Amino acid sequence: MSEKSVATLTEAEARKELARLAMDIGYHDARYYQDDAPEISDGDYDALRLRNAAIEERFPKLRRKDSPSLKVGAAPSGGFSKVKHARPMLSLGNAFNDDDVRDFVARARRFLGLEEAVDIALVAEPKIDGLSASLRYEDGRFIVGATRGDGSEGEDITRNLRTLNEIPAQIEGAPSVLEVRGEVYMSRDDFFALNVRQEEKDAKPFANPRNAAAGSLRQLDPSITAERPLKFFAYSWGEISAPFAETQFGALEAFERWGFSINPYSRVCRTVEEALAVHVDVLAQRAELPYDIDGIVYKINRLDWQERLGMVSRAPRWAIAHKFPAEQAVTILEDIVIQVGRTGALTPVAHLKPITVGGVVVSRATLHNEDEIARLGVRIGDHVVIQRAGDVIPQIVETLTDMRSAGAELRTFEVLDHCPVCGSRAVREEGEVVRRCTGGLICPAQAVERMKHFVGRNAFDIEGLGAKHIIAFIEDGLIKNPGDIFRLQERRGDLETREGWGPQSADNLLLAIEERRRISLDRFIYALGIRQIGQATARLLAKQYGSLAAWRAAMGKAAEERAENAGEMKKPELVGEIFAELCNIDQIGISVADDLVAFFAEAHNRDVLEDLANVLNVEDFVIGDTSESPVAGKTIVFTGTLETMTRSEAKARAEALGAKVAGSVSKKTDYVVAGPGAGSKAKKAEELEVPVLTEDEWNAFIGAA
DNA sequence: GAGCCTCGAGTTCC
DNA sequence: CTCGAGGCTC
Repeated sequence: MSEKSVATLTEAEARKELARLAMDIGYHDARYYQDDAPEISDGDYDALRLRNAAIEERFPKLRRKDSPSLKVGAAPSGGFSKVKHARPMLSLGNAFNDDDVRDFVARARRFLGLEEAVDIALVAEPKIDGLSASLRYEDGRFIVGATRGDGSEGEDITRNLRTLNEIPAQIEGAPSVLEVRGEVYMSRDDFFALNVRQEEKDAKPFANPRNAAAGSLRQLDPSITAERPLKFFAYSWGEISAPFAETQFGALEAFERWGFSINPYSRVCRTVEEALAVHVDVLAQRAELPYDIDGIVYKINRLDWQERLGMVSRAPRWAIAHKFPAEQAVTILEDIVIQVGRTGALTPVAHLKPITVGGVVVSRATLHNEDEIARLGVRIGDHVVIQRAGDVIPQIVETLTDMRSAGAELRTFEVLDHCPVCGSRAVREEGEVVRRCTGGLICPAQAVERMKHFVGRNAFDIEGLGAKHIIAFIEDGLIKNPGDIFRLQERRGDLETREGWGPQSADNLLLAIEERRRISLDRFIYALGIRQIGQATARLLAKQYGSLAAWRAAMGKAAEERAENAGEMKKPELVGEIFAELCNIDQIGISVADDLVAFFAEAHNRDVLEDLANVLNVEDFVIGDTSESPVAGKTIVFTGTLETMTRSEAKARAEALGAKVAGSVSKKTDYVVAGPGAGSKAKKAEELEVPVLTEDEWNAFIGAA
C-alpha cells in the first residue's frame, strides 16, 4: 500500500485517511484484545497508530471523536499481558563501601577455590536508575519485550519497546534465540523538557526521570510512548541458543556490534582496587552525567566463572551493586504509630512531616522495633535525618537532639503491652527483638495481613484484590478464610451491588480469581503464611514431598507424633520419624520444623487446608528434566573436605542434577561423598550400608551425565 | 561455640 | 532494602 507522506496530504485526504485508520485500528484492537488473535504484526499495527498520530499532529482540528489516539484504555481491564521469562531476571546484592566489595570478591574466590594470588577481573559499569527490560530476539527479529516484574514473570510491553530508537527491530549475526537485557531510562534533559510539556498540557509533572521513564513505558497506547524520549543500555542477557562471548565485556561488545548502546563508562578492571577506582571516578562525575545513576555494578568478567558461581535465591553470586551514598534530608517526626503484621509483629512506624528526598515525597519510615527507637533516642517532635536506603526505602538515620528547643517537652515513645487493634497481650520473647500480639486468630489486623499475604505477588497473585478490598470484604463477611475467595462467584450479586462496583468490576475480579485456581505446590505452601516458611523453604518442601496430598499426609502425621512426644525438642528423632525427616532437609532445622508442625497441630489450620484442597487445583512439583541424570531423586550427603570443588558448589551441582542434598546420614541417604577428614558421617554410612564415594568417584559418576 | 550465610518478615512509594 | 534469627561449617 503506497502511502503519501503526511507532509503532502491535503485536508480532504487527511480526513478520509483518519476515518479509515480509526476503523482499521479499531478492528485490529478487537482482534488483539478480545479475540487474542491478531491478524497483523505488532510492527504493522504500531505503524498504523503512528501514522494516525502524525496526521493528527498536522491537522489537529481533524482529530475524530473516536480517534484511536484517545483510546488510552484499549486493553481489556486496562493492563498488559504477562510474559514468563525463559530465565529469571535477577536482582543484585548491594555493597555500601569498599570493604563490602572486597568481601564479595573474596567470597567468589573462595567459592571458586582460587588462590589468594589469582586476580579476578571485573567489569565495572554504572548502574542506571531506570527500569530493566528483557528483549527477546528470534532469528534476529525482536519478538517480545517485557518488564522485570517479579523476576520470573513480567509484563508484555513489546509495542512500547518497539518505539525506542535504541532497540533495534532486527539484528544480524546473533544466536537464533537471544534475550537481551538492559535498562530503559530517560536522560535528565529529556525529563525536564518532558515536564515542561506536561505542564503545558496541564498534566501532572513527573517526580524524577525514573518515574517519567516508568510512566512512559507503561502507556497502554504505544504512540504516547513513541513521543517520550526513552533510551536503552544493554548490559546482560537471558536465554540464548548458543554462547556468543567468553567474557562479560565480550558480551557487551557483541551487543554493541548488534546495534545496541552500551554504557560508555563500562570497563574491564583486572583487580578489585581498579574497580573501586571506577566507583570513585564516576561518583565524582555523577552530576555531569546526562542520566541518573545510583551506583556501580561489578560483574566477574569470565563467564565460565559466572556459571560456576551461579546464584543465591534471587541474586547472582557473580555480580554486586556498589551503591553511591544516599541523599539525606531533615524533617520532623510527628508521630509514631504501631502496625500489626501477619505474624502479630508490632512495628513502630514514624509519621514524618512530608519532605522530598531523592525526588520522592516521603511521609513515613519504619522504625523497626523498640530497640531501634531507643538507639536513635528519638522523641515525637524531634528533627530527624532521613535517607532512602538503597535509594528506595526511607529510614531514619539519626536524631538531631541539638535542634530541640530549650524547655520543650517532647513525648517519648511508650512501649505497648497490648495489641492496639485487638487488645490481646503484646509480648516480647526472651532474646527476640520484636514484640508480638498474642491475639493470633482473633486479631483482625493479623487476619487482614495473612489474607494480604495469601493473595500477594509471590503467593496466589490475585490481580485486583488489594488491601482495600480485602479489608472491606472481611468486614462485610464476604470472606473469612482463604477458601472463601474461591467461592466468591457464588456471591456475585453481593459484589456487583457494592458501592463503586458493577458487573464489569465483579467480572474482572472473578476472572482474576479463576485464573489462580490452579497453582504450583510451592506457591501454595508459601501462601499459607506459616511462620518461617518463606519462598525458599516452601520450595524445599514442595520438592521433598512432590504433591499436596503427600505433604499434608506427612505433616498431619508429624503433628500427631509431636502431640505424643511434646517437650522432646532437643533431638529430632525423639519427636518422631517425620519430624526428623524434616530436620534432615538441608536448610531446615528444629526451629523451622517445629513452626511447620505446630501449624498442622492447629485444628483450625487443618480445616483451612482441607477447604482449600477442595476448591483448588494444586499442581505437583515438577523438577526440571533430570531424567538423564544418574542421581535424580537420590539423596546425597557431602562430608569431609572436598578438594576439587567447594561444598556449596558441590551442592548446587548435585541439585541441578535433580538430587537432594542432605546434611546428615540416615537410612534414606543414597550416597555419601566423603573427602579426607570425614568422620562420624562416613562411619554412620558404613553402619547403615550406604555407599560411600570418594570425590573422584563422585565426579566420574555425575560426569557421565 | 563462633562466624558465616541464607532466609524470612516487615516496610515505602509510585 | 534491612534486620534478626536459624542453620551450617569449621
